Amino acid sequence: MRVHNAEIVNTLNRLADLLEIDGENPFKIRAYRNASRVIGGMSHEVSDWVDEGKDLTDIPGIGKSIAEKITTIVKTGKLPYLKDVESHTPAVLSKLMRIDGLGPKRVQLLHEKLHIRSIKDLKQAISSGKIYELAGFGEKVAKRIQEGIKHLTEYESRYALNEAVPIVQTLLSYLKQCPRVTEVECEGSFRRRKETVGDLDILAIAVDGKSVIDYFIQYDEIKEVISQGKTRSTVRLRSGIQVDLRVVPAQAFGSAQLYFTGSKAHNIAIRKIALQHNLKINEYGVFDGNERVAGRTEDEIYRKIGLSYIEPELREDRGEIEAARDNQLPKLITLQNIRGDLHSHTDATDGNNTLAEMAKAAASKGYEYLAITDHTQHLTMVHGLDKKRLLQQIKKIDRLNEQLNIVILKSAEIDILEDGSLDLPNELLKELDLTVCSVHSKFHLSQAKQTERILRAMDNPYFNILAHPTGRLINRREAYQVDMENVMRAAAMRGCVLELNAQPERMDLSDVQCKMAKDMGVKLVISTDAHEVSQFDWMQFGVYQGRRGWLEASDVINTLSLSQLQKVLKRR
DNA sequence: GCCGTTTTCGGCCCGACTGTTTTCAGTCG
Repeated sequence: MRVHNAEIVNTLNRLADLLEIDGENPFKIRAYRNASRVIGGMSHEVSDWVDEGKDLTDIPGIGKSIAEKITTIVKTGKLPYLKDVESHTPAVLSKLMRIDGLGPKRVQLLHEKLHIRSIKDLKQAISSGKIYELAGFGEKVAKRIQEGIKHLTEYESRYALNEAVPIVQTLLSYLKQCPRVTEVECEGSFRRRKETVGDLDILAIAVDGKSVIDYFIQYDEIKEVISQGKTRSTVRLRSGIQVDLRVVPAQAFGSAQLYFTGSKAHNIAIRKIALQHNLKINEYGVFDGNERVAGRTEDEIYRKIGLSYIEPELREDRGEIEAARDNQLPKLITLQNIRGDLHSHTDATDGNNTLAEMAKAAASKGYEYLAITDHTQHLTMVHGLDKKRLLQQIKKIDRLNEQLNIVILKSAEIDILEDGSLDLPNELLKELDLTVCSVHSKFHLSQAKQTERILRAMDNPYFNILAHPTGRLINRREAYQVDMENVMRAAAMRGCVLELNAQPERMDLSDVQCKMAKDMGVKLVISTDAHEVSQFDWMQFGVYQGRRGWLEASDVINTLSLSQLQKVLKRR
């Protein structure tokens, strides 16, 4: 039984929760959480490293003790130390920690004094009034816990980035109307362009914080005000999303941006570096003793501590700080670098617009080329193209190409069948400018079989692009089991390209996998998989994800001119 | 528990808001 990184991440996090409830040394707890985060951000399976006998303490944040525990987890699937902790602090208590308003201390008290071990117990303790017997538990706290329990089930999932965009836009335009606000921005994971955002962190510049907060809480989309002070406030919108507003003066804008953008791990890391320079960073600036020495811009702050400017998308403490120190940061890809889209559908299968409409829409974006990639026959439920219909489409494209100022590339999204063969014969594939190949069936094959299936498909000399390589749907479907490292190695050797699918619910590959591909020398393509003209706009989300994966224009083939692109697509 | 351009020991990011307190602990970001 192979132990995946996700399981190690979970185990270490649970352990940290329970130790925190136990009142253990906070720095020890941080060490576990930090190790968990580092492993979560790794592209390689730690279990492979253990099998290969590599030294896990080479991983930053992992020392002798945690390395031993991970090795135990990988080799036995269990961790006796965790069992040990659970014998006096039940595992379910870590669930209670997820309730808003409940931290380690209160959970500990609830468990010790009232023997509460579940949400049900907790509800009972509140309704019976027993909870008020505990020190520090008044009516407000009890109410907050009740609300917290409700929210736990109501708003569990995070929002896809594209869903957050209109919510942010409406809120920002409201805040901009506040006469005292001179600048307002959304920071946090939204600014880091994570594929999903949990809450919104809004930063406003104003001299008088209180008046801005007073204005903010009048916003008519607010469902409840959770907290409200002189410089910050937290509310929940009717949509369920939580919003934190922070107001700072203009001279602190950069430091507040930095602080509010995060990530938390990135902030901790740069504050540590500041300490090495005998400086202190907080949200109000960089301080040498009591003197503020920087703070107006982020750039100024990074330079003060010997780093070059780090783009928000990179701020995850996954090597960007070391790269900034060594002047080795990537020059990240931008939307302007994109010259075409290589994955789109028409009404010939499951798209909503005609071939001509799609082509014109792509041309109006300034693209040089667009690949039409309708589904193939195996996908019967969308009326996939057979040989005859594909040939008809090819002729149609020839005619259209004479009329339009964009080159339509002949292609198809070809099903990879269970045995690794492609859903159309090679004599037809050779008529195409490129192929986009994907797995649409048999998601539950074993990892070995799924990997073998894809490798076999790549053996076909007409195979160009592996579309949505893991098949995951955010919040809805797990990725199928596939050895991505193996797939990438094969792609690099064969000159195959991996897609970063920009559909907001796919975002497939992940940021970490993009970086892994780049590091392994695999070329990527960022494609929208548009099923109607408006979906070409999803390109921006793909670019964001690529930036989070450290991609530069040179890593992505649809930044190439048409003639350069055609060279890359010729595998033989 | 981790880590080292002061260090293998003694540090470990920093501040706002709330509630239940009589000066601060707990939680959150």
